[in-house]
Amino acid sequence: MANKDYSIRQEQLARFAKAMGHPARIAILQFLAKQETCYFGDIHEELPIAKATVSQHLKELKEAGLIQGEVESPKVKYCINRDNWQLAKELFGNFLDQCLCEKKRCC
Amino acid sequence: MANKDYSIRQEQLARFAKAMGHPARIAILQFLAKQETCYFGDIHEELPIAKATVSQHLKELKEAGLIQGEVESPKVKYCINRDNWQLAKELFGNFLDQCLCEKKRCC
DNA sequence: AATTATGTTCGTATATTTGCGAACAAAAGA
DNA sequence: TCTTTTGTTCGCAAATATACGAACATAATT
Repeated sequence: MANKDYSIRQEQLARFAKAMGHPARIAILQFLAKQETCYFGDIHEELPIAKATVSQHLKELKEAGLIQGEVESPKVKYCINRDNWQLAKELFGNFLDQCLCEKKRCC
Repeated sequence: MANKDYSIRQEQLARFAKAMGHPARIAILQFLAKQETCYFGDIHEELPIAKATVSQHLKELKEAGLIQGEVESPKVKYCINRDNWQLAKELFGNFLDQCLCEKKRCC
């Protein structure tokens, strides 16, 4: 009889995906990915939303492990979390590559 | 002065990511990805949730364009949407690869 | 014409997400 | 010490998401 629980990898992948599931957070990640300097203010400037909302999105990305923050008073410097970014690459890569739909037809 | 709106690609990536942002939907996609036969009942059997909930998750995946369904009365056959799966691969691939964090240090 | 098998939709309850302004916190500068 | 700069947190409102059982729909079977 099958174990119907979700696997750790499925949970982790879903957690990353969920964190990426909002255009503002995609934009933030994309901005951080190609910057070296990455202060809150710079991020806020790029986005069409209030600073309280930006802060909230950053918090979610941090909790998902995709970014990290560092206080450089009075500013706060954010950046990609390298280890977890790498993990996300592997999880998404494997996930998206495991589809047989290019080889065999289902529908 | 910068255009603060989200790009089409960012919106699309977020839409895919959001659809993948739940372990049940990851499990469904993973199951479909490696199957040729893919009836609703088979999917439901794999998951620890009620059929009404499974149906709802399938609807979301369909609306996101990641899967498609086909009635084969009295069953319903689901499968990966090949074109959009390919698009997702490209979008996630480019997105995850554009990070400089392996080359330069930010934090 | 009933019955069965297979899924979907409806109605509902609860929880989470998204967004904002206002208030707050902390450290630097006047 | 008062002020300024920079972000975070709080409190709230509105919208979405998650989950389920019950009711419904549809076509095949008896």
